[in-house]
Amino acid sequence: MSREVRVRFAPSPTGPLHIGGVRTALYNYLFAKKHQGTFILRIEDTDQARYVPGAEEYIKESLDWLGITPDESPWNPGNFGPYRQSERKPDYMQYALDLVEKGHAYYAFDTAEELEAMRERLTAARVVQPQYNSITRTQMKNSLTLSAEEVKARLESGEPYVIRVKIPRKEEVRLNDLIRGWVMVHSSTLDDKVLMKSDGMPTYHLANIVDDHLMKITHVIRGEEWLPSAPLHVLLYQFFGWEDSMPEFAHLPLLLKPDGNGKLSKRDGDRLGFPVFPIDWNNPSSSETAMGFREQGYLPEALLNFLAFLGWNPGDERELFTKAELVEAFSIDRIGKAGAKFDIAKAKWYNEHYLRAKSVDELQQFVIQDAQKEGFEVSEEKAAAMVRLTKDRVTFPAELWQESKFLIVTPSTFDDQVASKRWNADAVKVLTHYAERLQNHSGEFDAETAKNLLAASADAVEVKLGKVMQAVRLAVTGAGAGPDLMEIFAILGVKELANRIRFALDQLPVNG
RNA sequence: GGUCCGUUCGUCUAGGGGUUAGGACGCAUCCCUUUCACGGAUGAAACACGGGUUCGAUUCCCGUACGGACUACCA
Repeated sequence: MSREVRVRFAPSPTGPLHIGGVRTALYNYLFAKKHQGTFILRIEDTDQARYVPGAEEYIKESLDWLGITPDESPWNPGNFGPYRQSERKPDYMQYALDLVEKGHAYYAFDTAEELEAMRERLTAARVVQPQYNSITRTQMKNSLTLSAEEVKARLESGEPYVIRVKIPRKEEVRLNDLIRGWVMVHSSTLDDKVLMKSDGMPTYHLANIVDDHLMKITHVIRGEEWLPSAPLHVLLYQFFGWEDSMPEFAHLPLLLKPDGNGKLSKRDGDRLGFPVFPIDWNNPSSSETAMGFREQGYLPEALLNFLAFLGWNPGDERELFTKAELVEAFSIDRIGKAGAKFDIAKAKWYNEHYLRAKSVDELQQFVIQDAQKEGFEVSEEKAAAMVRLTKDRVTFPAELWQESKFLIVTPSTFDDQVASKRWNADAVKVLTHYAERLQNHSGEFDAETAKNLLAASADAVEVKLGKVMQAVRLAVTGAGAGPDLMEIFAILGVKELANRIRFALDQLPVNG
């Protein structure tokens, strides 16, 4: 029985999408595309209290940025809508009622206080698992303990109620996870989870199963945090009589803190100085901004490649994959079982790789825009030259401008350390001579010419060029290290170069 | 606490009953280079522990330790 592959990514809009969620979306996407299937985005907004405005748009923008575009979503509906669970609200009750009719679920009228009292009582009695289950439900207020008349009366009076699943007392629940193999759980360790809340909304468990069934989902690829409730979901499929079309499950290993142990959190990012969200998130209630990979200068193709390899590998030694290549190579059975620590150094390496792979044309825009932000107009030609000079030395696009802005902004200060070490009488002699030569120079001035002239100056004053190179660099750029000096000279041009040298000669005291 | 999941270099991982346990990031050294990077080369660096099974276990089994997730009218 091979059905058309349909997978879904089902986040709840309670805040910014965590990078782990992005990876889950990615794996779903890759799996769908690999099998010419459909990738669906479904918004699980059944918890009204936790709904955060803007979170949905954030999810959309994040996925768009990375090119993990859903084939069906609230913004691009297919034939299985709506794609927001809040909009599917009217449908869930009938399914819950169906379960009640079949004897797999029941009404419960217990108040929050009564539930709390029950848990306290059980804890005091040292019951290992204080939960609403096959044993404790006999002492609670529900349609299993109350008479039919009373249940009817309570329902008709409008008393709040929930619908709970009736977990069988003794049953072995088996589930064949695509990543972990057979997982077996005894039903006695499960509790009678709420299916319908008193506000008329379904819980995750009900909505998830109903929607996956209705949307003809074939594979549920989600985070490992769902593994403990997967047996409940299997049971639900059985209760509904949907075993035949039950999707396959694949529970992904978690993303862990880079140091120490535990799940990767926003705090880790703040503490260690790297993002854990795909794009910037402006918290509407605190007006704080959580940094995103995009704004920090990570390229989407780099983040994608990095994320794909956190828990998956193709089985050979290739590590550089475009999105299309990932689709081609992806398979669930090559996903690892153990959690992966988040190592930002590797992400940076990927970024460098993809940055270098970009053409000068693509990159020069970054320079032009960054310069503009600081009030400088840089021509395309100049920006291209600046990119050529720096692209092999930086990690992020923003560094392109930072590392080459000295070409636009004449240095007014000079690195003290380098000055005290390298600035000497020989340097002054060479530079003085060179400045004069430059003034008289006419015609082409390229790197080659610049170098020949400089070498001639050194010769003329009988100084070894190598001895004064760093001082020359200091005079022109203000720093002791940087890109190829002669290329810099060529870009600067004779006039600006001569000016800078004279300025340095004027500013720096001669010692030695 | 209980249930479930996991454990190969610092990190991401390959591998699998007999291997010099492979690659990548990072790190170190060297080469290239009139600097710093890039690039190239080399190197240090791992099978959590204890029992089995076996001629042989890092690999299979069982325990232990450690780690993680879950344990809501949250997802």
